[in-house]
Amino acid sequence: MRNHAADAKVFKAFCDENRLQILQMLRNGEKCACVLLEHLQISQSTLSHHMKILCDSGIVVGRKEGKWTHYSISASGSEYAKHLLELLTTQTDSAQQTDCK
Amino acid sequence: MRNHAADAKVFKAFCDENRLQILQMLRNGEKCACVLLEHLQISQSTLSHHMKILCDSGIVVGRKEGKWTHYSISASGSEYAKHLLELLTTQTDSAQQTDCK
DNA sequence: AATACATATCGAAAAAAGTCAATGTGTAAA
DNA sequence: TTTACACATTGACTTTTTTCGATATGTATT
Repeated sequence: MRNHAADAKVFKAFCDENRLQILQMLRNGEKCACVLLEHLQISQSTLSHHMKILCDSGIVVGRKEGKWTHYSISASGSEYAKHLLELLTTQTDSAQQTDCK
Repeated sequence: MRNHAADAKVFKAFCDENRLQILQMLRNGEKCACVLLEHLQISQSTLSHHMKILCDSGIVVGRKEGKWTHYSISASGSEYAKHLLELLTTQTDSAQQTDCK
């Protein structure tokens, strides 16, 4: 039996336009928050909020280095999301139509 | 250049616990709304709202038959979501670290 | 030790999403 | 042509999410 709340959390990473824009940027390689911020029309605290959601979902990982935090797409997190998507949308072996009551 | 709003819409299907529970049920085969409703702790109007979001995302399709609407997971919609997920999480060929400002 | 910088956290406001009861619409049976 | 049923839509309310400015925290430089 799946934990729907935990599963939903993974996909929340992809449910916001700003987060998709962030992911788009990270596809080109690791970026620190200050660089991401330069390309977005949001405040620093809002960016920090989105990065937290992205990291909590497992799709992004942060690497602290001195004053900076470098973010990148997590290969394992992405694979897990794909696995989950497969799981959620694939018919079961015994799939059949259910009669109305 | 991707349409982030449209992409986000696809993944919203997977961002709510009730919708994940609905998908879980549909994995076992096509179900009409009344059957889904029997297994959920939500009102009929709320279910209708969720089915609209699921259908709008392309993950679910509805088939009207007399008084009933039979819902099922769309194979093509699911494939599209997988394709999108791949697109959003895969590094580009030229991926590289970007220096801080 | 003082300052500057990068990022996180807090608290409040605004926007979006989820929820329900009531009502509307379309279909079939009586 | 009533009546009953299945589902959609509306409007109001609640909850969650997004957003920002202000402030805190940690790190490096002067």
